[in-house]
Amino acid sequence: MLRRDYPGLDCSVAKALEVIGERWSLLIVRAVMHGDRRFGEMQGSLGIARNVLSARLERLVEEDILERRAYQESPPRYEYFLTEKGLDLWPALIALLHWGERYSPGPDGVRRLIVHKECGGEVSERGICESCGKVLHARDAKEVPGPGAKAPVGTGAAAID
Amino acid sequence: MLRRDYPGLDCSVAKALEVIGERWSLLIVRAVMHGDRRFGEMQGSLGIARNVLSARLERLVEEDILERRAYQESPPRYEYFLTEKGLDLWPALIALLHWGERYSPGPDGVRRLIVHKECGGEVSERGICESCGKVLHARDAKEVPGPGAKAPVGTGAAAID
DNA sequence: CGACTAGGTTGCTTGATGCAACCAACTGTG
DNA sequence: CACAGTTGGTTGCATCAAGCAACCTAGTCG
Repeated sequence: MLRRDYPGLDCSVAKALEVIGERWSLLIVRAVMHGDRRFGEMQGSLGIARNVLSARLERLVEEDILERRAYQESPPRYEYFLTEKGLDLWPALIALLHWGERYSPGPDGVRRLIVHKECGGEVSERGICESCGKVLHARDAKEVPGPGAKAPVGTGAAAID
Repeated sequence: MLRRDYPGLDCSVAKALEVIGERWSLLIVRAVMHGDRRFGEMQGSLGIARNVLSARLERLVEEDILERRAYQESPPRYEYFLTEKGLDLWPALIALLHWGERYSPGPDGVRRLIVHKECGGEVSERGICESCGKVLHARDAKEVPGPGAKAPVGTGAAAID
């Protein structure tokens, strides 16, 4: 995006997009939810340019969507974790994921399945467990490979805390 | 965005963003849901550059998210309506709207309220009526001004059919 | 010592965006 | 009838962001 803001728009969707609407931003959030924590992991799994990844991570940390924690000093090395604000993007990501799955399906079916950790039920477009009916949040769900998966699904443990 | 696609990413969120992730795209969809149907209306309410709006509308029609219908001939004049595919973006928009409202609130509170047409109940982040508990879709809801609204809320009648 | 790893930064090229001007075909006004 | 206004664009140009490759730093491994 050229300018990332939408000046003059009195609209909450626009406000949200000013923060996570730039190219790659939402995919980075998704990658961290998916279990990627480190610069190199994200760069590899997304295929994003390194300078752009660097800029996006910096901004996402600034916006309090990600938190950067050192896991060693000298040389300083960092991992990125989702904050509550970042985790709250989960319903939007779930909705987009279902929309993408419905209208741009993989050739062999569902790429990834989001399931309720507790009961194993599938998570609906609305982030609700289709098995037990509970309204779920990011921490209640995990990712498992679907029939159309091409790449390994990673740790499945979201980088939450 | 530079290139609008995310080559090599086997991810439904990425597939969705290839279609509606470009700057302005989602805001155009939102404007049409909000009641804007014509080029000039959207240009005015969004403040988008005309050439960019032209390009986005063309692409959204191509992607079967909007439908262009002539409302007069000579000179040809068109209105844009949401298809089912476009209406299915409603849950994602609702989730983003709530996230934006929560983390970038207007100074005077909620800008717009989404309510269930049938019973007047507020619509939750998950697109569920908080009054009657029904799982709603785009056609079931309408927009009303909230306490923090600055601009008039338009017709409230979404450009659906 | 040299290679390798992790996490970047820097420079350059390319492409998308914002802006203003222009155009075409009517419509309304004096 | 002339002329301004409306609608829905298109075109050209300047600017800013994305993609790519090369480089850097500080440590570890063999």
